[in-house]
Amino acid sequence: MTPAVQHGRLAAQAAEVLLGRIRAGEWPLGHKLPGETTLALEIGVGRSTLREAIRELAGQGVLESRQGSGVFVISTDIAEDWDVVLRRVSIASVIEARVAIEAEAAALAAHRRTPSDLRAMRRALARRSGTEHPLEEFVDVDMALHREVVAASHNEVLLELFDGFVPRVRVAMIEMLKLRPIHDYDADQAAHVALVEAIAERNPAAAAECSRAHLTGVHRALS
Amino acid sequence: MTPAVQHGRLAAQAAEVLLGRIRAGEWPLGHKLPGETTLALEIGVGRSTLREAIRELAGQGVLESRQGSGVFVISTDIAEDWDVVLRRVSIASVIEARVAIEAEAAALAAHRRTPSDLRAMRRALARRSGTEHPLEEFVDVDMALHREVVAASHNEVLLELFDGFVPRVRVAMIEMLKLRPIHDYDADQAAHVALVEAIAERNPAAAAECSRAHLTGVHRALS
DNA sequence: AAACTCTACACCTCAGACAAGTTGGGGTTC
DNA sequence: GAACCCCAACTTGTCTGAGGTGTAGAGTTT
Repeated sequence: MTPAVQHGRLAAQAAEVLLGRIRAGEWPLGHKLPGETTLALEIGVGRSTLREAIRELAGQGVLESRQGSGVFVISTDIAEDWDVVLRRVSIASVIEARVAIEAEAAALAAHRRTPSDLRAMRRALARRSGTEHPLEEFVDVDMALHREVVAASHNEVLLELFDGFVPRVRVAMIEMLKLRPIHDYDADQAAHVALVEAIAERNPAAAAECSRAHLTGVHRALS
Repeated sequence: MTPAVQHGRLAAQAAEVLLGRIRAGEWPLGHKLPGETTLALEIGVGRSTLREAIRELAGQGVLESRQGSGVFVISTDIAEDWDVVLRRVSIASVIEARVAIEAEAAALAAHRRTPSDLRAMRRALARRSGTEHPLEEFVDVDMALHREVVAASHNEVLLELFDGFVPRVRVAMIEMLKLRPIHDYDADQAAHVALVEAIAERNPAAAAECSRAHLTGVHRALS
């Protein structure tokens, strides 16, 4: 266990070893770690290096060191980062969550969109219609349009969730389009126009349906 | 500015100074900091101390050091925690996001629920029907039932999102029920039974509608 | 102009020394 | 015997100097 494969900084490796042993329950919440000199000898690094590892975990909120007293465990695990969660799960799960967020956001946007929101969405739509985009840029302008829709819902939580999904979805979309380019570009663009129009006409049901239909297609393509 | 009041560890002070100067825009996103020796001399601490300060900020995701190249700014500010975001926004936004998540999860659950999922949901339903619960406990068993529904969707992202909402929603629900207790308890329980039954009968549309209707009621009560 | 080599400089690690703070035991006093 | 004080041992905090390792750009060659 902990094969100690040497990749990269020693201090980072030491931090990983420590975190592993903490997670394994060797030092429970609130308990004190052995002294720096002891631990350094045990792990096989210099004291300064071990101290840097401790500082790194302190920065992550796992450890706290008190001068003269010791180093203590103040949190058993790192608040798992969204990026980490999203990298771990399947892209299908992410798209399903996206459907949930965006369909609801589209419906809310149909209620709440301001003229300014509408202008922003139509601007993004126009940028998306340009056919000369290289692949990555196309994905970016597409995501930008979807973001404008969520922003028009005027719900900060939904927007925050959407932004959390963007990096993962972006990579997956680019991969997918490399293998299988959009065969009917006009229909794809028309679906987006329909979505924006439904929001413009203040038709929540239609907006949600447009969003759901489009993303279900993406879901199928990615699975 | 930055009066350098000496309270506590020097490394922590150095980290604060660095973060302050990063936030002030002295070194923009992606830029390189001056060398360790230069910075240590400038701030007035030893090299090891400065290195520990850098490690601390690296643990917080602000800096990244690359051997042979330098130390770089990779994030202007500390990743804002979900708890912080949710505390800041209105409860209405959170409930709207909850509608999005739970309605979709209910529909997926109607497709994917296993017999074991169903047993768990019915167990939670039975616990919820007990009328002798004190207020906080009632909210907890209610949330537990809702969680079982989301879990039955077998979508890790949706479940993770739901769990993120729980603390904020729990507090708000308790506050709300203190002021305005449920006047028709039987109807409330019946709505939950209907939701579980729709999932049991593999009826996605009905399940989503039950969930949406119930949560919209909560939304109204809380706003 | 492109490819290669090499050097200066960056961060990385270690060891040792001393400073500053905490803890607990032993002695003293009441 | 109980409360108090003092100090010694141990902890983390800081600094310095020495080498190691990796990167990037200048200079050279082709």
